[in-house]
Order: sequence, then C-alpha cells, then structure tokens
Amino acid sequence: MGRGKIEIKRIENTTNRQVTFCKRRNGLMKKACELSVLCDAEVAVIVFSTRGRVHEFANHSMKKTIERYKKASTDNSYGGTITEANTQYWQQEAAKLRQQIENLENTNRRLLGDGITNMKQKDLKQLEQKIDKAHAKVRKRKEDAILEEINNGRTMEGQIQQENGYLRERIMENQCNQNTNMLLSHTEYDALPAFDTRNFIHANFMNPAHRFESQEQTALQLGSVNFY
Amino acid sequence: MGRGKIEIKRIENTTNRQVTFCKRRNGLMKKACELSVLCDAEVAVIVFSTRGRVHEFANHSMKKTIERYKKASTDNSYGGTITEANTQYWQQEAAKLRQQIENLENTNRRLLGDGITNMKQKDLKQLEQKIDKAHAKVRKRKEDAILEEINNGRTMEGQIQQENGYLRERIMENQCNQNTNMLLSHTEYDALPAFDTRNFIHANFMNPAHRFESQEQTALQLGSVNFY
DNA sequence: AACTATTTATAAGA
DNA sequence: TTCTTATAAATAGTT
Repeated sequence: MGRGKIEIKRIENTTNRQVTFCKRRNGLMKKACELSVLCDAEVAVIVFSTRGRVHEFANHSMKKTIERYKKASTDNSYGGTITEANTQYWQQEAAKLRQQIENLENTNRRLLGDGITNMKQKDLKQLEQKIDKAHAKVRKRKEDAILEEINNGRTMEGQIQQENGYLRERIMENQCNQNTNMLLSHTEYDALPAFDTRNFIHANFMNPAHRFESQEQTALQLGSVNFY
Repeated sequence: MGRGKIEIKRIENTTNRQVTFCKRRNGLMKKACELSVLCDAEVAVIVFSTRGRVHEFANHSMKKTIERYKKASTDNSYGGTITEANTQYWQQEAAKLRQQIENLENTNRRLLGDGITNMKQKDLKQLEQKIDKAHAKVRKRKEDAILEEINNGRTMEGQIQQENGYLRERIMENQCNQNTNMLLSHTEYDALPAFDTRNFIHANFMNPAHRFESQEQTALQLGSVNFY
C-alpha cells in the first residue's frame, strides 16, 4: 500500500517505525469505527506503543465491551454452540429491539394509510410524496416484469396454458393408470428446485377462472409453483 | 474501496451487512496483526457481531492486554457487576425480535417501492393495490385535516405563526440554559474514545443509538427517518 | 466463494 | 514534520 511493497516484519529504523505506527494506528482505528457503524457491531481496540502510550477505540464503552468479552469468552471456552453473555446486556438489547419494532410498525401503518388521523398537513404531504414515489417504482417494476416474461417467451397466459395442458395430460394418465400416478408425481417433485417464494411467479391460482376441480391437479400446482 | 463508494452508516440490507461484516472484520484483524508486527506494539481487538458472537485478536494475550489497559486507563471504575441468570432466554428473545425487525424492514422497503426487483406481476399488483388504498386514505385525511384547521380558525398561516412563537420561546429557554447544555455536551465527549476525534466523531454520532433523540425531529421527518 | 473495478491506505519522496 | 503521490491493499458489487 505505498510506493513499494514491504515485508510484514518489525521495522528496524526507529523513525520509520514511529511514522508507520502513527499512520497505521489511525488507519486501524478508522477501520474499527467503520466496522462498528456499517455492521452495527460492538468493537473495541486497544493499542500500546513501544513507548507505553495507550490508544483505544470503543463504540459502546471499553469497560462494557471488556465485561461482555469476559462473559462471552469464559462461557465459550467449553464448546462454542452455546454463547452465554451478560443477561443485562441482552435484556437491554431486547428492550431496544422492541422499541425499534414499535417504530417500524408505526411507519408501516402510516405507509398503509392507517393511524394518520392526528397527522397534520406537512407530515401528510411528505407521506403522500413517499407513497407516490413508491407507486411509480412499483409500476415501473410491473412494466419491467412484463417485459421479462415476454422475453422469456413465457407470458403469464402462456405459462398457465402450458400448465393447464400439462395437468390435463396428468389427469388422463391418472385415469388410465391410477397405480403409477403417485410414483410419477414423486419423481416430478424430487426433480423440482428449491423455491424462493419471493421469486415465484404467482399465476392466478386464486382466480376462480383458473380453478381446477381435481385434487391431483391442485396438488401438482402447489408442488411446482408456490403460494405465499 | 470497492465497485462503488459507500456512506459510513448502518447497512440496512441484512445479507449485505453480514457479508461486509465478515470481510471487514477479517481486514481489521489483519491490520491489527500487521501493526503489532511492524511496529512492535501491543494490540488487542474485540469484535461482537450483532448475533453476539465474539471475535478477537491479541498479539500478547487478551487477558494481559486488558489488565495493562486497566492499569494505564485513567478510568478506574472497574468493579465488575456480574448478573448471572437466564441469559439464554433473553438472547433468544433478541433473536426473535431481530427477525421481526427484518420482516418489518422488508415490508417497509416494498411499501416504499424498493427491493421489488424480483417480484412478479401478481405480487406487484397486490402491492400496487395496497399503495393505492394508502394513497386514498392519506388524501382523505389531508382533506379532513384542512377542514379541521379551517374550523378551528387555525389555517396554515396561523399555525406557522403559532409555531414561530413556540420556537422563539425555545430559543429563549436555550439561551437561559446554556450552562446546562455545556455540561451535557461535556459528558458526551468524555464518553468518546481517545483517538483523534476529528476524523471519527461524525461517524460516531451516526450510530443508531443517537437516532431518535428528538421528538420534534421524529415527528417532522417521519417517513424518511423511521426505517433504520 | 471467487472475481474485478474502484476506492482507500500508505511507503517513500518532497 | 507535514504534504504529496505512486502504488499496494482492501473491498463493494457482481457472478
């Protein structure tokens, strides 16, 4: 990280070592600070120079972090899976989190247009703007999604038709050969990839227009595609 | 230091935050090690992840370094109040709450039209409907609010004047209480780490702990601030 | 978990 | 010493 590469071993030249110490110590503290902020982590750094001068960073407090460390390290020393720490710490943490949840729930409610009966013009205007922006983004995404699906040569309609055809075939099979049906279904299920519900295309299965009568069909649908 | 520049503030996306935590934690430990070797310094680093897992580096030994630190540190308040109890319960509670927060954050993001790039038509349609409803409610409330204010003989203008009066009062109060404020500020500074604060103080105050201090601020900024 | 385009840190020079 | 700058290293976003 500089004009030349250096080996990581003690710098013999004293002046040089002191300059490097100062620079790298600042670098380390900055990194520690950034880590604590970016990742919401509890970080503590202690550095003694060769002259015995102490430098430190702690985003919570050095004392607290050391106490917590002692707890965590002694309780960890026998296994690792069970991490015990200071009860008080976790109690406070829980309280903090609960507060956070309350705030989020309030925000959420307002974004849904609820719990706003005592809001005034200024706040309402801000809220409306937020909602407008969200609306625009969602519409944009809807357009993009349609294009994606068209590009895949699989529009919603086409996909459903395809699936309908497939299911009809299965019914026929089912009627012709009841014994093998289960076996085939199983093979199909096993071949299916693990599904992330968020990525899933929600074909209109809740829509009455596409309702199916047979139990087998429903089962197949649920197995291959998915729901909320 | 990457494909793009990032602001030093809490990373909201959980996955992203965890990945960054892992990368930067390793980076920090490496830097700490290099500093200790190059400059012959005694270095100790403790990092707790949000999940409560501890990571450490110490070139001599953590215990020794902590002991030395306690001696060197001017703060002698090391008593060690130990509360041994049902830690695990609270830890699990915190985990549960964190999960809840994550869900709420996701919901909120989507209500703001973000994080929807992998959503498909059906979901997008539902989301849009929700947003539409919210929008209608907000507009309705805006109308109601205007009527209320007119009926109360408190138009926007009147309200602003009232607010001006209030703010003026606050300024007066502030001027009178300057001594108290200075005292409070001083306490804050004392809690800060000892390294060169010019570079890090800003980031420290962006810490979540400092976010919801002012009621007025929260009320006015509502939609934009509440998603942390 | 690997890969790079960038940003950031810093070694050496001024 | 402090400032500058060429270069090494770290890492954000991506695959």
